[in-house]
Amino acid sequence: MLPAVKQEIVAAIAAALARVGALPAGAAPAIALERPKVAAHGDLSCNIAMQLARTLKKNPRELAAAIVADLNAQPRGTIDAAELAGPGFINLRLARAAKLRAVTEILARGDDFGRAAPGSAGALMVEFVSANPTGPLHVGHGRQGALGDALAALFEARGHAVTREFYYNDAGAQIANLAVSVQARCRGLAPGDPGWPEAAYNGDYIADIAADFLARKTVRAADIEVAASGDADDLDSIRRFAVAYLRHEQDIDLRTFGVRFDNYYLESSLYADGKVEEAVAALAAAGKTYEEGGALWLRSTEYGDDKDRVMRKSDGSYTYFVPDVAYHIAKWRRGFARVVNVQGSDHHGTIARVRAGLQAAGLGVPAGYPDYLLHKMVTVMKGGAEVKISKRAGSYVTLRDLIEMAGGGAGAAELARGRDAVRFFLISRKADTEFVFDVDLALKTTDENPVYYVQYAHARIASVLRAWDPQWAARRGVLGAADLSPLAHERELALAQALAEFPEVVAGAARDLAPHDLAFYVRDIAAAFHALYNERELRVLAAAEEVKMARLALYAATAQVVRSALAILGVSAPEQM
RNA sequence: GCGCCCGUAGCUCAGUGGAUAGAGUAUUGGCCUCCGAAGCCAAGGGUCGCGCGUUCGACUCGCGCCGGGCGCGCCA
Repeated sequence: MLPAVKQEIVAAIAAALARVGALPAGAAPAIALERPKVAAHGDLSCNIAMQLARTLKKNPRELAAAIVADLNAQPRGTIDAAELAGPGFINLRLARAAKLRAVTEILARGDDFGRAAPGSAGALMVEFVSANPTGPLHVGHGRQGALGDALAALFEARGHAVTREFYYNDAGAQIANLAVSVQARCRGLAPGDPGWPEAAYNGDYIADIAADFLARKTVRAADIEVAASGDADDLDSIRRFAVAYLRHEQDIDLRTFGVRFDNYYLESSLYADGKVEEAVAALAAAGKTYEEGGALWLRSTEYGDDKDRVMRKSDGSYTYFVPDVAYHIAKWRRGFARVVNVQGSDHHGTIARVRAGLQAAGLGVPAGYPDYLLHKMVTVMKGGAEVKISKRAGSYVTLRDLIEMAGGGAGAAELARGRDAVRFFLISRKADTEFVFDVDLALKTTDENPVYYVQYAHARIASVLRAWDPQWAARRGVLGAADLSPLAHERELALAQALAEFPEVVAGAARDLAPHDLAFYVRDIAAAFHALYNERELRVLAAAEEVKMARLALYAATAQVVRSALAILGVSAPEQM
């Protein structure tokens, strides 16, 4: 229900508690309201009597009976009736006007409905995808892109100024590996040949990079431009070219997927700017390091880690987690009091390490910093068998493949359709459950993707509104002023009540780092709409004028909520399909 | 072996400690002279992995098992 309606009801119950002498001294009770699963149990249910019975040492049913009697003795307002049920539930029926209030508010606030004022909450960063530039983005990155972008949009809806950031590990051993792989291809070698590097990446795309490098092409990524020297002996040039090439490829796929980043942060810059050395110095100055076996260690066990960690290897280079700590110190210093990192659950072991490093540095970073949203990997099934995701073997389904397959082609319209289907599908699962993505099924039955069910509801509404007035968008004010009292059918009231929950759903999904809640919610809205639409007696255009206007208002409000929810999920809301 | 996560309908998955555990899909049967049938209505389908606890009340919380995933590098 609308926050305003909820406040009124909670206040009414609190007043009733006071009148029947059920308020315990001191602590104010938290009055929780929930929606019963069974319609016969009313619109709302409150278990406060059972909660209080314990501390008051009273019979919960008797207490509830007193509260019910008191509520029913009050003048009719938001609450139409109260009744006692079960072991002490207080079931409430809402006045029709209270159920319909959301429709008016939605039409008045438009895109702002359910959203907090921009800037009303603090600056926040969501870091996600952060794929190594050693190959194309795969399905797992797609899950992360869909999750991270939706999460960022949820925070924006809650009033945060959100920075979407992509961290590039462009300085480690895997990059050296990439360079060696491309170099081998430049020399005409292929996987399996004598002299082919042991740990090389075997995918065909490596050969493509080599060909462009030898052809002295120039590649451009988000903020860099690299010209190939064409010299197969120049490993440094190969490395820079290959990284830029793959960043470029990833950029294209991300754009196709509708995911944009505000900032790309390069691991190499942490070395160049001296931030890695700074972090090491801070840890050493705090007395949290020691030398052993020619290596420098961090006493991370003092901060909950399983074992102490090597920071600087005996060969003088740093382990990956040192720049990681330096990076998070930089995030904190950049003013992000809250950071959420979206990562695959295979990296969960690093969480304790990074947090320990931040604590040990003694810079005043809070203990739980940063937050993590971990997700399980996607198992891709193709032809009845699992496709193992392996960059080295080069055998995996890329994000781009998936978008093209789901959309039925590589044209702009097909890509847009594929993007909607894949994003909605990937967001429709709780992050920490694994799920099986059957490529053949996605290819064969694209129309069964729930996204079309939701989009279809939006297109249907638009169709009716167009039939009413081709210029309907300009007449939203008329609909917003409509008298809603003709809306009395059970399905109409159910839909209106579901629409009223949008602000709470957004707030809950942001709080719980659970974008899938919003996907399920908007599906439910579409279901409530389709059910109503199919009731012959609820047809709109043929109804009497007052009835027609009230129903059009409900339709327009439904379209608004569907559009707002899909926008957060990064999915389009077409007016025609 | 230790740590984290998961186990719910044939399959894919929802389920802030509440009442009779839900949806999609698949199967079966209905609904277009009427605003978009990419839709609606209905039926069948369950030992919520197993056991013991906490609670007025457990799919939900705790402990122990069983099964699966991931992590336990001077790799990232």
